[in-house]
Amino acid sequence: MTSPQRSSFDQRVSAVVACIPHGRLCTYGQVADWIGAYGCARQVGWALRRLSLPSRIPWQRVVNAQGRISMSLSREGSDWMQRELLIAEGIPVALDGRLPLKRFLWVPDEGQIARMGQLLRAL
DNA sequence: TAGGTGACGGACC
DNA sequence: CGGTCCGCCACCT
Repeated sequence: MTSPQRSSFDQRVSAVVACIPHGRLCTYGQVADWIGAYGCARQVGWALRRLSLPSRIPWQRVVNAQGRISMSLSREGSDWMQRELLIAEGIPVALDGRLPLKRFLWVPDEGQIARMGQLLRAL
């Protein structure tokens, strides 16, 4: 069953991920920080895993801090789907999932951080 | 209940 | 670079 706690966490993740600009990337760790869950990058991955695809949430813009799409058989193809979506946004992704994270990493300025804060408080 | 597994990340070698 | 270890914590046997 879905606990209210998990549901809230998922909503927070979706709210901030929705703020990532087209053609930009961020990491699971960044998302965790933004929702006030420092160190909980792993749970962010679980939250995105729960999204029903296709989704209006730009989940494909979240990659790991090593600069690669997390490839895993358990994702049943969503990893390859992520690769296609990112390529469609102009981000080159190698077959093994490697991508130029440095060049496309989104580092929100204070205004954008504040904006995300507002969205979170509105939940 | 206990133990194994991950869409993680950082430290180390 | 790559590989290993460990802390983390929700999930799933």
